[in-house]
Amino acid sequence: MPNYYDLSAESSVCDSEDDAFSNESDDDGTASAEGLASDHRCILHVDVDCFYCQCEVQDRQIPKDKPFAIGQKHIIVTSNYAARAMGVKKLQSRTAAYEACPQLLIIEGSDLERYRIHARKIYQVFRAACKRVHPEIAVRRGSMDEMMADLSVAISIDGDDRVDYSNDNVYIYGANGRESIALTEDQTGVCSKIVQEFQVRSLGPSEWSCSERLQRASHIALQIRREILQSTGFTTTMGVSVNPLLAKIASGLKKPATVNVLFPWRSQSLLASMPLRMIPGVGRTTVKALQHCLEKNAVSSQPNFWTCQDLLSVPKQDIVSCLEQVPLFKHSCEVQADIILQKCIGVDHSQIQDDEGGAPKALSVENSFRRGTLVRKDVLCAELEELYRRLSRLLHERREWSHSSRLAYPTTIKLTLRTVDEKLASKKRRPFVTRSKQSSFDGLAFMQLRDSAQQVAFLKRAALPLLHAFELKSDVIDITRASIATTGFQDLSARPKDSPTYFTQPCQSNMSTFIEQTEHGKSRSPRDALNGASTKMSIHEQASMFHNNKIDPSILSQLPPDVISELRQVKPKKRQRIDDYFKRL
DNA sequence: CTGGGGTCCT
DNA sequence: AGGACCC
Repeated sequence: MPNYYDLSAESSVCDSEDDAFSNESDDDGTASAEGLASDHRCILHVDVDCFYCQCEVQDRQIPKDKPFAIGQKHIIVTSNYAARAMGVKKLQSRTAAYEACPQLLIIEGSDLERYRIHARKIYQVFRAACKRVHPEIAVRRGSMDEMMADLSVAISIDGDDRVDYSNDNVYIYGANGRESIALTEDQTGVCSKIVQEFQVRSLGPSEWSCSERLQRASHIALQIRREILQSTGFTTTMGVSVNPLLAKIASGLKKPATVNVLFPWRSQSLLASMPLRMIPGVGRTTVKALQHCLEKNAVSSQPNFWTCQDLLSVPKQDIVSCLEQVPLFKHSCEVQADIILQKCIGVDHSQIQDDEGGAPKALSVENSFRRGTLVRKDVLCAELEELYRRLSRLLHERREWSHSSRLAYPTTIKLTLRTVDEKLASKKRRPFVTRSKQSSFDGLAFMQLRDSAQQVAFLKRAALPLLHAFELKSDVIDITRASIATTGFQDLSARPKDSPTYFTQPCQSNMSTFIEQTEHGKSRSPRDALNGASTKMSIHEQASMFHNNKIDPSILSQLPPDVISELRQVKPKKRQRIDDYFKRL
């Protein structure tokens, strides 16, 4: 008998579904419970538990229960749970960490190469597992330790409902009935724990079907979690809900090695007390900008601690005018205000776009220096040598991502330097200025070099002109960070499938202006404009496409593979000519 | 306000 | 080329 949470109590609830939920009100920005259940999706969010630490456990012999941390420069970036229990924090200075935990073992983790290899394996296992459940599940890599999938297409299919939860920790938030059962496993064996979840109201019909779908999704999540563990040895935490925002919040509810199912109607109270800053997409700058209208309207519990509820009590027009101060939101502050407010009530319409395998769009290596330590150009050049070596290895490792490894080469290289700005040093909190120079890069030639010394020399020949372009005054330069990035990978420039981001790059910029025009003309959201454009291309747009010598995607996708490859090979040459054109100006 | 990355949007 | 965001 399946042993998740007690559904028997809900049979009585179903009787009353005709009028039990009639208290819907959309008046003052509060979403109705039925409204929250109206997103018919099932989104899965995956977090690898303290990822760097699990990597180190696999790569070296570390005693069980030994508190350890990963160090970069003079800080530690993460630590295992034994160390956290002793009070070791993320992004803490090494000294502070030792104070909290004198026996702490710190492992140097500045070179991320091994972590990236583990991350790739995990993602590829995750992706394959999802596609095996249903080939049309959209899967996307977030970062090295985060992944998402849209399980919606797989929900209606029959699955084994008799899932054995006994080896997994499953937490269900907002279940109907007054309680849900959480099964946990510790050294003494399997035990079950009752998690109190108050559900005053009974469920309406769409809530009911929502809970059925999320349940099914949680079964799939469990399967996938086990597969990741079996194939890679990594434990993960999963969040299951109706949209990416809530799925991500869900995965953070109970950490490590769990599946967290968050029903949308439970999210309201959760979000209300949540710091605004914790909403994905709301960063430091945004909170700063909103601070004015928050102070004016909200009853602040603590200074500089704002919750989603606080923002919801602010008139929308105030929010809009605050967001005008953020340069990035300047021309879209109404839309942005809506997006943030919607997030505060748990609504998020963003889609998960399949990433076609997840090959990185950019590869970069960087090194940082303490203020005042890197003041000479020749020292900088010496430091760059190390970056060439690391970038070279990364570029070759990336081929393991690529579906067509012959095209797994970049076409652009960029050098970025962060310097201390003396003028800003006194007043601003971030006295740094970041500048970059880029140029085209013959990645194909680079990838064909066999000898690693030649590879380094090749990168150097590409990077030094960029360094020269900075025209650094030789005496007083104070570099605090240097990075080299490569982008424009050819295996990413054409998509095999139909999607809104299907167009090749020059065409994409056409899309941008198209979106802007529709936005100014009408109050359509960018997403609407994008969808409208992708479903049917106007005659005008098709003509423009032909004129610019681009290939209609729907035609391209029907060509034989070898022809497609040839067509793709042609592109770099065209780009090269464009580059030359701009160089002459 | 730290580190070594990444994404997307002007 | 640069900024804001994410981990």
